[in-house]
Amino acid sequence: MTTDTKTSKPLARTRASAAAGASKRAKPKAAKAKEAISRKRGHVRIEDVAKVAGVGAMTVSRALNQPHTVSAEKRKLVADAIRKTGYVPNLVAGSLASSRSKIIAVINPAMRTSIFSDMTQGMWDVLEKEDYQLLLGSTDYSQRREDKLIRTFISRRVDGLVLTGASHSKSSRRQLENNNITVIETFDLPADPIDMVVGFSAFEAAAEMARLAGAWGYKNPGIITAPKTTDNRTQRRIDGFISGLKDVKLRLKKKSVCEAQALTMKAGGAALEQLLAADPTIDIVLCTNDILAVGALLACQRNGWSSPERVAVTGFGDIEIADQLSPSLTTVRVRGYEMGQRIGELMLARLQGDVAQAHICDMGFEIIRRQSA
Amino acid sequence: MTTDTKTSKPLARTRASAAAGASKRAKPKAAKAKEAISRKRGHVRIEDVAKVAGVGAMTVSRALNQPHTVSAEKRKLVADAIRKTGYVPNLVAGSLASSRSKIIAVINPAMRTSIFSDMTQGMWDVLEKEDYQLLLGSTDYSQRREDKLIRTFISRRVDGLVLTGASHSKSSRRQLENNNITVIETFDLPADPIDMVVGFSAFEAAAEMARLAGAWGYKNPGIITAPKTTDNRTQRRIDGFISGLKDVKLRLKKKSVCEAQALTMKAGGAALEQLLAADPTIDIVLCTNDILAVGALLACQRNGWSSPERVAVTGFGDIEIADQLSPSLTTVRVRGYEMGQRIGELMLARLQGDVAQAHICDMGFEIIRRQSA
DNA sequence: ATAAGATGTGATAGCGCTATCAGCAATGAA
DNA sequence: TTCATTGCTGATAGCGCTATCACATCTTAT
Repeated sequence: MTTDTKTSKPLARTRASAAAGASKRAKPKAAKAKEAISRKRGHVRIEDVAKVAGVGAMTVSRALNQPHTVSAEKRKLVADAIRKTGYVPNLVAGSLASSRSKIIAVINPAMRTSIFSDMTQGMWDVLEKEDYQLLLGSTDYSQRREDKLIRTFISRRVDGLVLTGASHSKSSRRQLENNNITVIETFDLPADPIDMVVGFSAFEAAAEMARLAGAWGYKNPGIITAPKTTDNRTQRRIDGFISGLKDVKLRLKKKSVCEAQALTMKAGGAALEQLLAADPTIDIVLCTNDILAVGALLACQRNGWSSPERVAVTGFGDIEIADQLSPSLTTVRVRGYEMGQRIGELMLARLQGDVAQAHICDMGFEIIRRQSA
Repeated sequence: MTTDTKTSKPLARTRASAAAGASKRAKPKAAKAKEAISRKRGHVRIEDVAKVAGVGAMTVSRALNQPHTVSAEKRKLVADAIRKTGYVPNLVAGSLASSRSKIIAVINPAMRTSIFSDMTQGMWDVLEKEDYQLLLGSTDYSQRREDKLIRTFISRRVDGLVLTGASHSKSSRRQLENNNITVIETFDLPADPIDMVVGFSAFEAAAEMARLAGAWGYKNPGIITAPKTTDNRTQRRIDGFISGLKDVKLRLKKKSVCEAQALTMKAGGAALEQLLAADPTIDIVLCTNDILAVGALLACQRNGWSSPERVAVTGFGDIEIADQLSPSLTTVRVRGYEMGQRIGELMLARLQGDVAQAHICDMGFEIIRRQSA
């Protein structure tokens, strides 16, 4: 695998080219030779199956991919031959010939965030039924990596691509458009979508939560934000909070906004402590994320602060633990699994030729009021 | 896409076969025609780049895949031509020709379990650097689905396959062995591995936890188990608990073992309540899983039971929240992310020809004693 | 100086499959 | 009964790339 090109040690698989040169015109002999070769290479090919079944290669191909176009009789012959030979189709060759890969690529900022894995599972559950597979990529919130992944996935000729978030580079957009790849953007409602969208308005959700904070009688809000990454997902939630607070005439002090050091419970707890140290009169803390909010609540427990009495906390996402904690977490529910399902359905519809699909799907959100606020 | 085979409406991409028939022998004309065709089909091919660069197709291929074998001069010509033409390599064709896909398939029981996404992320972070991608599959703990996925992934000619757990069907094993696919089993230490293994002994970990329960002075243990799925991952932990308890002469009553309804916090809490209702003298509950344990602890909180005083709880996995709860959770740490990394490294080493790799890698475990026991 | 090797390059021949089309039989309409 | 239609089948010709080999240039060792 290194630089030596003329090693005498044969590679694991070498092409049967020595023989091929000689048998250029010798069809009758070549037939037998070929069979031996195919066995040597370790893969039964569609033609081998065809020969055993006594039909043409195309009939085997059809029997596998469009059974209804093949007579029941031949179908059975093929099925038997496949069993006999242990044939395993080569989907790479099939993809090349048909320009359809039956692969959908998913690019997420991170794999370990529950909402993203919920979404991925939702997609999987829908797409798996039609024998599509998922090719995964994670950007760690880096635009550069997203661009690179998009290029790679185009190279792999994926049939569809699911992108998280609304901001993508110009060059990526152009390449996607040039390459006939179905794209679904998710987790947001971009103003200028590439193609289809399945998401919700993070701004609206955050604004609504903030307005409710006012309606519930809180007077002195604080905000805990996730680390500001290159994308602006978090920013949109912050903007929503600020806008909502304004709507209900709540003043947000500058020092009452704290950016957590990391997207972890620990960091959320630390942020809360910092916030309250700076201004003990804060009575509600809006978090851009459930992880941070849970961390904040757990920090309250450890510090003996009751919630919502001492300080109320709200989250964003409604992760599993939100309703198990005491106090349970008031938060915004965005249904990741269902979003994934919807993505899968739209993707399938489009790939199966249904162009008349709705392009924008707003999955909405839901404010879940529990004990913490 | 349905049954009609002779629609006059052309498909999105039709082959230039009408032209091809005529130009069978007309090479000089064909050259120009081909260029027009390639543009029509919407994909620049390697040959187009070669023409623009004034080199052979192989040189372009080499410049991309083994740059050091091409002179700096030609390398530059190629780079310019690629820029000029906007060439995007077709990895499907490349895979077919080279029988290497640079795709690793991962089959997990579920995508939403944090330990599995940790592992996947770990693999990704290592493999991404060498331009490998991950193809994902989830079995929902079904052997049948695993078999089907393995077959599909072999069809896709993945270079490597990562399987969770130790029990796989005979036919799958055979197919994997016949198809020259590198396999890594993970999350366990199978007695009879297919190929490489990266895991830990769930039995030993559970046994050790149980022995410690005895050492810490608990007298009347209970167990909460995950729903028993078709595989025996959970069973191995239960067996470990039982064996460990025996080692320290603790008697486990039959009715003190409770199988949770689901792998959720809620179900874990319910199981704890059930267990204590049946036998209020239980003083420690060993859970096969952190999710259940956290659920149990949160149920304690809600019921006003102090832990470990009223009842101690231990988990398995050390998920993020374990050290944030009050009381923090005593549990077994198994480092999923690091396991993923190790898997990635072994996979790369093997695929790059290093056969002398260690085949079995025991990642071990660690008992983390915190407040809950 | 010369043989033997190393290096760089391009032509050729597939990789294993499917799109397309032409042929043939069976069916239906006129 | 005849011509058009439909249904099924197989031969052919790629899909776009890379493995291999042959050849021409350079090096290096003798």
